[in-house]
Amino acid sequence: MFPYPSGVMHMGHVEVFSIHDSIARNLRMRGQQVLNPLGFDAFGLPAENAAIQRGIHPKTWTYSNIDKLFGSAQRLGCSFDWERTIRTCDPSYYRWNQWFFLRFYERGLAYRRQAPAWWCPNDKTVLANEQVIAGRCDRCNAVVEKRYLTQWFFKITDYADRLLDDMALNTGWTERLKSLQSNWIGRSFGAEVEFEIEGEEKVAVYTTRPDTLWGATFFILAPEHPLAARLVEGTELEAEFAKFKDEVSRLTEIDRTATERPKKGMFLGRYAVNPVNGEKIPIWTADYVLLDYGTGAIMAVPAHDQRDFEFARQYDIEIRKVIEPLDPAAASPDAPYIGPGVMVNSGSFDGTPADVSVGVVTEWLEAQGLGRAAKNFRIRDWLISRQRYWGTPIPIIFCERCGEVPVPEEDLPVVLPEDVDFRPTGEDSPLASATEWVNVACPECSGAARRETDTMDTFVDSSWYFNRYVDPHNSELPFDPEIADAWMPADQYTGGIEHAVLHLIYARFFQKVLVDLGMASAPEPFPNLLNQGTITMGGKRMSKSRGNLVDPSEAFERYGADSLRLYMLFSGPPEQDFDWPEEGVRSIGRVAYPWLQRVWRLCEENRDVVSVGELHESPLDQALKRRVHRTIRIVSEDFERFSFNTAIARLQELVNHAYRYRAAGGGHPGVVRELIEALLKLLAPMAPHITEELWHRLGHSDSIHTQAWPTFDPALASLEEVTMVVQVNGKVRDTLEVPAGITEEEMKARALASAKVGAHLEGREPRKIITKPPKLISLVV
RNA sequence: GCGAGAGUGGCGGAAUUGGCAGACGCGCCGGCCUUAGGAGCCGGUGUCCCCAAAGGACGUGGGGGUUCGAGUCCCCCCUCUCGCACCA
Repeated sequence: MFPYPSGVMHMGHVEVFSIHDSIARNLRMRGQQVLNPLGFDAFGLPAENAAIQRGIHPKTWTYSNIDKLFGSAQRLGCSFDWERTIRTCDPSYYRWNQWFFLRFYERGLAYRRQAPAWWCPNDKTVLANEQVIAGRCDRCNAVVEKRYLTQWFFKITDYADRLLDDMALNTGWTERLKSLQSNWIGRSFGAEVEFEIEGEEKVAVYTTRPDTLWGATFFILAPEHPLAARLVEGTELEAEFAKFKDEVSRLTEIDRTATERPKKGMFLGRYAVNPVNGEKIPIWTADYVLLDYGTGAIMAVPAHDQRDFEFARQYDIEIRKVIEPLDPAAASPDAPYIGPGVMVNSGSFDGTPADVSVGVVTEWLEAQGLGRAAKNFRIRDWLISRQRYWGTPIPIIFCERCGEVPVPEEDLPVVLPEDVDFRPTGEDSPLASATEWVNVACPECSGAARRETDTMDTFVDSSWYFNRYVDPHNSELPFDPEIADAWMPADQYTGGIEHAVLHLIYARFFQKVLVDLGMASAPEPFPNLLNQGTITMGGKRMSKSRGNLVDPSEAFERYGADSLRLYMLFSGPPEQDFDWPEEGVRSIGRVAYPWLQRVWRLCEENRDVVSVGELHESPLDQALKRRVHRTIRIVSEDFERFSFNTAIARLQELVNHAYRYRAAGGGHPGVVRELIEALLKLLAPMAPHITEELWHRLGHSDSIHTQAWPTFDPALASLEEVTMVVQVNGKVRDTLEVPAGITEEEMKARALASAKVGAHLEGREPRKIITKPPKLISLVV
């Protein structure tokens, strides 16, 4: 587990820790070696914001929160490997972020360039694409702005294919999660086609529909495309274009991507040549063409593209049909035809059928030297620069003579200076004000130089921490690859769906780079991932900003950690959201706490029952014994699929039966003892404290948590008698208790002997009899 | 528009392969115990027909289908949640 230390523990932590700890404890009892540490994702913005509000240093705030969270985790009874704890804000950890940065830099995977970037005016820093949701800051919800800045990027796009294709290795991922990542990576296949522009270099366009090339009636450049400005330079259109470009740049992301907004554009006064037919087509610019997708230029085929169609209608540009729909009814004068079809009006390609047209045209383009097969991705390189203080310094030095110089490895870590005015300015990074720290000698020429003052996105910290867990105190390397190979990939990972296109995509990317660096062999870090649900309140996410975080302290005080854990686990499947009830903590006192008391009484009232040799087991005793074995079997299966709510239900049933057994006069010492010990062991992973206490009260001196998981006798775990259902024409007409080993003949005989069945047969002979021994027989008349 | 997930009693949820729908729990009803009960123990509790019982009919968002048998498989539709979305 790797929480952000935001303060005291809240219910979200309680849920995920309870799930995770129950899994870990169960696996240990099953004899597995379990590596299950707790570390802290300790860099990040909230520390600065809180520190600004309270006038204390982010470091003080962070370490104090880590202490609190550590304490709560212990109070909850989590069995973490406490000595493997890591904190990303420790120089001993973040030096390896810097070390990785240098490795990335050497391979061209870390680079600096000027590019439009999302700027959050509230947090006063740039953000990666993944951290902008529908035009708003993922963290604070402020509307983001676009700024042209020189920033550091990690080249995640180089890994886009592998990120997509290797998803097949993640067999323990939900469809939902895989779909989120696939959408985000957004691979499409098509072709790049070169268009000649008079007096200029050729410009390539990207299209997924090369079969519609003959229908291209105009050409569009993104307003920000450098060529667009050059084409109108010195013409009467120059002023109009400047105004248009300015208007487009003022649009927020939310406005620009609003599909219902009418498209705007203008003719740039020049022409391009369609390479497939030599036709001169006008060059336009339009706000719906984006600079950073494809080549920033498109061929517009209004007859077969929704956006081009709308634009052509608006500006009265020719719409030429080149695809004949397979279904004539699909053609409409008021809409473009987007689907596949037979090529028409396309010269010698006329008649090319839909299923091969794209391939045929692409091959022809390549043969003619006009274009080539191409693919495109939606995902962009990961912008990792942040203009904030509380993060890992980027290990780069700028020298007037040598330019951009990486900090030599032996000078790592570049320690974050503490005596800095860390308030964000909205201009330079706070670190720029740390004059002594900033001004350094160039590692190459020893001349005057300045350090990079931006810090790294904290998602860098969390992209490889699980590898550090295997070797947390290594001072030579981030981790020993051999040790990592012994443990990785993680057998079981737990995390929320909100990380689908954040942490989970960055960490996968990092892992693949580690493979390429020869430091890891597992291409995927967490092939099995449990997406635990969100704790909501009135259907709304719990969050600090909403002020609806529930502090578990009251639950600890009133009902204890075990009640709280059990309550969470019993509320439903782990992957499902859980709405915290209005009555709050009180419901723990109705659901979980009384049942634990019932367990306590059952154990205590039977504590002195000691087996005194072989006593005769009555049918009553045997029935209970069989139930114990069956419960062990089912609860074990429930644990394997993390179905804690049903595991608890089965234990509740067992306890109910034990009470009934006592009420019916049962009290066989051996049977009772077996029942209680099995019950405690099965419950131990979920309720570690009470089971330990009761275990000791039974007279054991060792810990219940070091006991082997109980095993069952298959013969005892199976039922002796089962309920046989008799159906007539598919409806249940009678149920009979029969021996589990009943033969089909016997089933038929018993079914036909039933008076109830006889009444429904009304004297008719069954036409057909289906038997599914021993549970079901179906008579058809 | 594209993609994914979901829809079961008053509530949380169960039903692993097509085989008694509603396990377990909450709530509610009744009983026992108690000076008392926001404690504990025992029992009942899908809806409807029926005085009741026996019995029966209906019932997993809606409509069709396959099957002896469908919450589960197939087709169509509705609703909700999430993601992507002028991505060429």
